[in-house]
Order: sequence, then structure tokens, then C-alpha cells
Amino acid sequence: MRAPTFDLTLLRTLVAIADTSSVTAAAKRLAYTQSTVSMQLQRLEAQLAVSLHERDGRRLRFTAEGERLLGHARRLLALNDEAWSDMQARQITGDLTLGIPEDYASLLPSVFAYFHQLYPAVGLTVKCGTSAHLVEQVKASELDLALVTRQRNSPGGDVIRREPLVWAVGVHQQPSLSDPIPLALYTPGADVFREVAEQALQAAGRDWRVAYTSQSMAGLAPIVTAGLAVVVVTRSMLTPTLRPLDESSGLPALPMIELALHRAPHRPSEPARRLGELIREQLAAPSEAL
Amino acid sequence: MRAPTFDLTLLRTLVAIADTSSVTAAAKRLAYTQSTVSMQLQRLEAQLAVSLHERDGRRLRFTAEGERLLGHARRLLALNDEAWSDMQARQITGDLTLGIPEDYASLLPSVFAYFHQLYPAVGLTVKCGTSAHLVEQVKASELDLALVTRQRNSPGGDVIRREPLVWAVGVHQQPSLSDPIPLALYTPGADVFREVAEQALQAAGRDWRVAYTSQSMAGLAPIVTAGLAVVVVTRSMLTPTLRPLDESSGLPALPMIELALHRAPHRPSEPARRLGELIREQLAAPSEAL
DNA sequence: ATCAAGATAACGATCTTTTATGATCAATAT
DNA sequence: ATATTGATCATAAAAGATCGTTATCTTGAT
Repeated sequence: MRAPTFDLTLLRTLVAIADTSSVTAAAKRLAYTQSTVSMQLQRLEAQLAVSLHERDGRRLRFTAEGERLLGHARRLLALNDEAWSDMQARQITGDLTLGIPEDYASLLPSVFAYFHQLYPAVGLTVKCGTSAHLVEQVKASELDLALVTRQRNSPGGDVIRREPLVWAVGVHQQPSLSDPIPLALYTPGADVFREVAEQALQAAGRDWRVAYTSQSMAGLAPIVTAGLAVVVVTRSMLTPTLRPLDESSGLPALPMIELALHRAPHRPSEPARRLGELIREQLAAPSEAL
Repeated sequence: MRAPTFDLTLLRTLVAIADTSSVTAAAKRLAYTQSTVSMQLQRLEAQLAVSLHERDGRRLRFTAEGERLLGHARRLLALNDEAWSDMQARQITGDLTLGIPEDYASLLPSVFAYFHQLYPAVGLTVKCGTSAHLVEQVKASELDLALVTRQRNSPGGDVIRREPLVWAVGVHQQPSLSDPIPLALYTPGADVFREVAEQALQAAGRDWRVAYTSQSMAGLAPIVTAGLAVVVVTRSMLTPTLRPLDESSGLPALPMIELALHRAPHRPSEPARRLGELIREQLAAPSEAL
């Protein structure tokens, strides 16, 4: 007496029948013949010794047992699909290199960890750099992917999400905001935050001075928390030591920036495709909020 | 391109191979031929395009992928088996009658609810009565099953669990325990609690009087909570309004009683078998504790 | 009466299991 | 060491069962 076991393909047609409430439509969807689906349903009923469906007039209706089995079928198939794609994912091998702005290095580790769980055989290298530099590297195929910040509606790459920029200072500081405004900025060059800040101040007719520059937020932090300068960050980068400044501070409003994903010009490798997908899924959340 | 779907029978042999770490043994367990199991394993590997096992010397070892799949297989099969037995259980129909002592009516509802979930097509009737009466009814096949209380090591039926009996009074009462002890007892007749109590008092040379009698605990409750009498209950029947009395009260210790399941003499119906099983499982918990 | 959907029958192809056999490895004897 | 034995696993070939298709029939709705 062998253990009774469902044939998952039969359960899949059961689900298709339920979804379409028609044998013929289910057959079309599954690329079977109508008669095949009809017989598959009968086979299921025979194996369980239950009648799963009734036919009143032309309409097909499931019995209580049918509905019950449907639930089991959905659960089983979900587990099956998950198991299958897990096994496939583990087969994917290769190496890929992703570029990210330094400041986003803190945002991504959980994504990397998840990626490694899903694709343990893929060697992932992460390189940090300024957005402008990263874009060039992707174009030169030195990177497979690059996640960069840019001003709104700039061309190139796919937008992953948009984020509001805010002025910020140390939590307990009340900075003197008379001109010239003391700014803490990233290293000179094509930095988006810097561009945005300077454009906004200029448009507002304000004056400013660069009180401090550094390669990354980490370097700027001491100055900012000490209240010696204000900084521009995305809202998601605010830490407990940083306090955002609203309009009452007198500083001009800042526009949104975009987080965009650039891909190397050649057709993306499978690992690159997957990582791109994952980044989109994982980071897509806080988009147009304000 | 049809959706990729596992063959659960193949996964079952995978598990058997893992459990026995031998193709031959797995074949024996599954009532297959050795070559069948060998080929089934290969088929699985072919379908996934992965090698699941390695052979170093004579020993069979799973690869990392094999172990991974094994996990999925176990989960899928567990779900399959659960689904299957659920579908079978729903097929079971019939009626059955269970007898229980009145005081246990409060203990069982969750079991009945669960039973109805598992076997919705079974009509369950519950009849209350004294243990002695219930036993007679089962013997006469007027009941399919009877759950009764009895003194320890009495014959007949299967012991479901043993429970300590305790003396109890109202929470805030300090009853006068000088002879004759005022007892609140069930209706005269073959009641186990009464028997046990009277035997214990007699053995201790104490005197008592029956201050109140009723068909059930519900009727006794007012007298007891008012402190006019002490009552005998199982520990599991203690409510927030009842306070158990320990040895310091001067009352003699009470023995354990047993909860036993009696079955009608004829071969039990399938529903009766199932309910019996369920009762055993669900009530087996607090057995010999003290 | 006609049309569309579902059920049934018969056939053919494919896949699965078995029987039979060969290969490999470990252990024991020579 | 070498040979032999025993056992396990893999492979080949054949029988058998199963599943899907084509074709046809039935049934219900317009």
C-alpha cells in the first residue's frame, strides 16, 4: 500500500478550471486539449473517490469538497513553485559587479544578504563611487549595474524610486541660518546633492559657503552634528543624530531626486538581471510620498 | 511552456533514500524494485538538471542541492499528506453518540469543535449522565463511546488520563472543618467523587454530613462559594471561585481518579474510532503529574 | 434547430516499472 | 598481496500502464 500522493499537474488544472470556471478555457490556458482537461478532472475525482464538481445547466460549480481541495491545491502549488524556483535559482552562477553611491551602502546590505540567499552561487562585488563616475563605468562595461542618484527626469537608466531631499542639522543644534549659509558638502565634482542644493539656494537668491567637504556622509557627520553646517540628505538617510529642517527654517524647498538603475550596454547576464529585479522589488517602496 | 511541477512520488523516494541512506533499503520500504528507485533518483536529477547525490566509495551522500531539495520535499509531502487525509476525513459520514459526565461537559467543547472541523459529515450527539449509568448504556450499545470517571485501577475501558482530586471551598472562605464535615455532593448513587470522598473520610475516622446535593457542579457552586460546605473536584475543574485545600486543612488526602473511555461491544464505527483517537490525543496531557 | 461546451471512445505515443545483467566496491579468505 | 565473495548500484531491454490527442457523441442554451 503506497502512500497516497497528489498529482500536482492535476491540481494545477483544477486551479485553472476554478479560475476560468470552464473546462475549455482551462484547457486553452494550459495548452491541453479540452478532452484532456475533462479527463484530468475525472481522474482527480476517481483518485479521491469524491465528486468535486457539479453542473447545473451549463454552469460549472464546485462542490464543498471541490472548494476544499482547491484550497489545498493552491497551497501545494505555491510551495511547489517556490521550491522549484529556489532550486533553479541556486543553479545560477556567475559574477557581477554593482556600483552604488557611498551613502547608499548602508541601505543595501539587507538586499545583498537576500540576494545571496537566493543565488548563493553568484559572486557579487560592490563598488562605491560618485553617481557620475558610476554611470561612466557602466557605460564602459566596467560595472554590470549601477544604482545612482540623479535630478528628476534626467535621462538614462530606469527609475527605481524617488525620494525627497531635506536640509538637516544635528538634533540638538539651532544653526544660524543667516547668509552665507554654511554647507557641508560632498567632494567637489558632479554630485547630485550638491548640484541640487546650490541650484535651490541660487534660485532663492541666497548666499552660501562650503564649510566642509568630504567623500561621504560619514566624514560630514561630525561637523553637522556639531551644528557648524547644514547638510542635504534624502529623507531615508536621516539618522537619530540628524534633525530635518522644514520651511520655517527659511531655507528653500528642495526638489525630489531619483534613484536610477543603469545597466551595462551589452545584454545583461542572468545574475545581473536577477539582481536588477531584486533591487527594484526591494527598493520600490517609499516612492511619491510627499 | 508548461509550469514546472515536481512529481511528489519522486520526492517521496528521495526522502526514503535520505532516511535509509541506501537505494536498496528505500526500494524495500516503498515496495519498488531497486532499479526503479535508482532510476527515479536519476529522473529527478534530469528534470532539475542538478546532481543531487554523490557516491564516495560505497556510501551515498547528498550534495548541497540534494539537501536543499530534501527540505522542500519534506515540506511538500507534509502538506500533501495533510491535504489528503483532510479530504479523506471529510468523506467519513455517520452518526455517533458519546456519553460524558456532566462535569466534563465544560472540558470537551473544544474537542467537539475540532472533531467537527475534521469530520464535518459526522453527526455527533453528546449525552450527559453519571459515570455508572453511562457505562451501562455503552454496554447496551445505546452509546458508542462513553468517557467516565472511575477509581484508580478499576476494570473496563481504556485510561485516558489520571487526575488528582482535591477538596475545595470558595476562594474567600475559611470553612469550619470540625466534624461533622459539611459536604456538597452529587446526587446519591454511584458517583465516583462521592465514593472517594466518603471512603477517605471513613478511613481517617472523620465524621461528615451531606450539606447539599445536586446533579452537577453548577448546582453545588453557590453553597460552596458561600463557604457552607466543601466539595470534591478534580484539579482541572478548579475555577477562579474555588480554592483548593491542602493537607494543612486537616482533611485526608484524596487518591487519583481515572478518566476512562468505554466503547460499545460491537466493532466501533469509523467515526467512533476517530473520535476515540481524538479524545485520547487531546486529553492525554496532564497525566501523572503528582 | 443550431451552436458551443463537455463527455466519451479508441488509438497512439510516451513514460514507468520490471526483469535481467553488468560494474564497482568492501571484506574475507587464500 | 591477490583472489573471491557478497552486496549495492547502474544500465539495457522489454513489458505494461498511463496519458494525451483526434474524432465523435451528448447536452443545454439561444
